[in-house]
Amino acid sequence: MPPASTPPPGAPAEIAPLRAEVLTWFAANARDLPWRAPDRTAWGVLVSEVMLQQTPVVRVLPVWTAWMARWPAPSDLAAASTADVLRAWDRLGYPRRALRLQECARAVVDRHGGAVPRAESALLELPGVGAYTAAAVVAFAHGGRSVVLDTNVRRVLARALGGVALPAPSQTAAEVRRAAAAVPAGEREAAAWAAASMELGALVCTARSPRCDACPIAARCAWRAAGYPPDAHAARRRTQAWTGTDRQARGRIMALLRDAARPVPPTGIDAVWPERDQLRRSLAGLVADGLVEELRGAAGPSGYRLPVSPAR
DNA sequence: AAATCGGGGCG
DNA sequence: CGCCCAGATTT
Repeated sequence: MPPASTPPPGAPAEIAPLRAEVLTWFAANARDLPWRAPDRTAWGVLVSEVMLQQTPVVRVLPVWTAWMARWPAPSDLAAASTADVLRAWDRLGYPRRALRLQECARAVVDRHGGAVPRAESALLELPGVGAYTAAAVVAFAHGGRSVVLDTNVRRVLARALGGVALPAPSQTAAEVRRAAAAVPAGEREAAAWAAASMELGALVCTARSPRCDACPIAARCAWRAAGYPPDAHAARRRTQAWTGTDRQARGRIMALLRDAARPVPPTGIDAVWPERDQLRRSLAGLVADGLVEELRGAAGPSGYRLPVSPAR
């Protein structure tokens, strides 16, 4: 096992100048995001990463700001009412992330004394933290070396190194190896590369209409050199259905309960969705997920509300 | 490996 | 109206 300062084996020789161009570009073009500010905390970075899982930056910004003002430390979120947490999550989507974030706060308090761990292995043990988020926290919260491979970096590497329009629908082992080989040896440089390569994907090397005229590595881009061949996986990508799905029904119910000041009776739930069987299935799913609390009366459910107390 | 899980904004 | 967004978890 080589020390962390040893360059990864198999790094192509052309990666170094490419990285240098991206890092220079980043120094002049990085967005001024609050979770990157000098006064950021490791917990604030972790919170931002969870919120940013499948949710665009512009929608996370106001929620993150209010969230961190209200619950600045893991211990604050751990002690909060889950109903308050779900309301503050608002419409970021995938509200189970909010539950896991609160569970994560408790785990940080219980296992790590309230300090976000530095070890990637410890981060991976936290609820709601997967490979990407663990690597991101290592790099962005602690300035450490990790392989940060999100949708942006995947696309940048697929184009610049792979010569294809878009990466495969799901991440491949070869992709991870290529990304690992591109990470600089030093901790500081690796963290900077993670931020810079992500930012390039977010601002220039975008999925829709890449701004190749503004790209610092256009001259080194394999996709450009190949004449911008179209996406080979295009036919196999299918958009996730939304209208009429359980997910939409769940969203309706959550929106109703977020706005309700008191428990909503079953008839109130019925009013938000036309098909009763689907509604009941969706509601049962929310209860099973811990996102909704069912109040029992003498003759069945009497009402529904967001969980008041932490479900410990 | 595939399915599930929100919601909104933009071309 | 399709597509995409700093993915994780479960099956």
